[in-house]
Amino acid sequence: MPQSTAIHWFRQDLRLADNPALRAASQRGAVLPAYILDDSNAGTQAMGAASRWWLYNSLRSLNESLGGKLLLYAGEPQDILLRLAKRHRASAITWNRCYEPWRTKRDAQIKRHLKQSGLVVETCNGSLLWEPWQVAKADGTAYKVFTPFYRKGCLNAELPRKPLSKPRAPSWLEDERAQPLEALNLLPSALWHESLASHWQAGEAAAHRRLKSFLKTGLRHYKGGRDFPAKLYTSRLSPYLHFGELSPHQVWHSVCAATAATAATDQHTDTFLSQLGWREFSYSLLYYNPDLPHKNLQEKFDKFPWREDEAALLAWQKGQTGVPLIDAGMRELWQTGFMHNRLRMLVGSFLVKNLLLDWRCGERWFWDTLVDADLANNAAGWQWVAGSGADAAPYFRIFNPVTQGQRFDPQGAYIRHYVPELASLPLPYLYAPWQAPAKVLEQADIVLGTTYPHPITDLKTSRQTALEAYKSLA
DNA sequence: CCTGGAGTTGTCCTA
DNA sequence: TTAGGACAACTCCAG
Repeated sequence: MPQSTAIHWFRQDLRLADNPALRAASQRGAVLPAYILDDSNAGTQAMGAASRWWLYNSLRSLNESLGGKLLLYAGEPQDILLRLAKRHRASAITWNRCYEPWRTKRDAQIKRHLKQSGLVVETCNGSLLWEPWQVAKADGTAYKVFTPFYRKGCLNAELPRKPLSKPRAPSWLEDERAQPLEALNLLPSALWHESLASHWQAGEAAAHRRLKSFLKTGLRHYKGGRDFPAKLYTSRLSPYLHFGELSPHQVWHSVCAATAATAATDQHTDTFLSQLGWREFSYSLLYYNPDLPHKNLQEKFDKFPWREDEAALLAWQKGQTGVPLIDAGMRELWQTGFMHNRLRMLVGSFLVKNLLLDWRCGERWFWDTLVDADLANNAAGWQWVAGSGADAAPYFRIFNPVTQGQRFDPQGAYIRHYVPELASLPLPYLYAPWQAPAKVLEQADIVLGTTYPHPITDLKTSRQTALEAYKSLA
């Protein structure tokens, strides 16, 4: 049988195992494995700096597992794919679907165009457990509340497919027009990416190591332990899921398998799987509300009296608000490209409710600095925090970073780690140094306003102001 | 169409 | 010290 040639277009599926579109390509014959950096179609939603750092390393890793045969390009995918197909007489192109509105629009057009040129186009589901259009209420409309979405819509639907194995010994073809990785210009400033590199390893192999480690040490503490930022009980799989170095199917089934070996039903497992459900929910929200990243889901929020305050925003970004737990979270983000989930809620609540800054300011900063920056999750998360989402936090739920510190960082280990200038401040004051007696500050070598900032807002009065602002919307 | 129960993650005040 | 209620009302969802 004559072998034909297919292009597999890698996008958010930077893995070989459990990759339905890659398998489809390899079943047709020889494969041209291509990645295309497309900044122009992304517009304002082009990848942030931390994402680009991750992508650089992930592509390098993928290239290694392809024996150096990954084909890299930058530019307009439609032109690049068409020319590539012509040069190599490829008969088919495969890819796994993406769900960002700019990508679905672009991909639909590319698909039409390639088909008109006589190519077979095969698209697959490589990154969601359930397609957004398959999870709907009985009347066909989309869910707007998480719990019924997950319990009825997802758990009652077909079980996620079992992961596929790697394609067996495919032959990867080369292309003389492909560019070296360095030409994609992905790396941010050296100083910053060295800091990220000391915390993360990108790539498929590293993703599986992380998953294994979570199954071994995190999962059995997950339900309660995930709330304590000083503990390592969260999965930290989000960047791998975002870039598709790991599929949610692989995570889902390995978590279920690990649980089946120990107990029939397990609260830790259920809680963790529901977090995968939140990822699905965010994608559903984005799919049915393409404006989610920039438009309030609840229209009444369009007249919310957000403040403009560059200085406050800068202090928040740099972890210099004078509120230790908030600063710890923001510095974790800056140093590691990641932030513990509870801290994301807390710094979000602080930005939006205590500082009264527009949630989109926070969204933009997260977009640029998180290695797991994901359009759907980021937008849905910020709208949830701001209260402007469909299924959002009630407006009167305003986190108190002092109370939250006492509850979830009871030893102060997380704060001491990321705010070392407060490390010798004894416990009750560590959460609120402005309340410490002069003598205590002196003994800890702290001069407020010099070695550590005064708080940029009064928690109590700013809370009152926020309550009034939110009430004014009703 | 009507109805009732429910909705990820809190905080503060009062008795 | 601690437990319970207020904080609002609205929309979603399923029977």
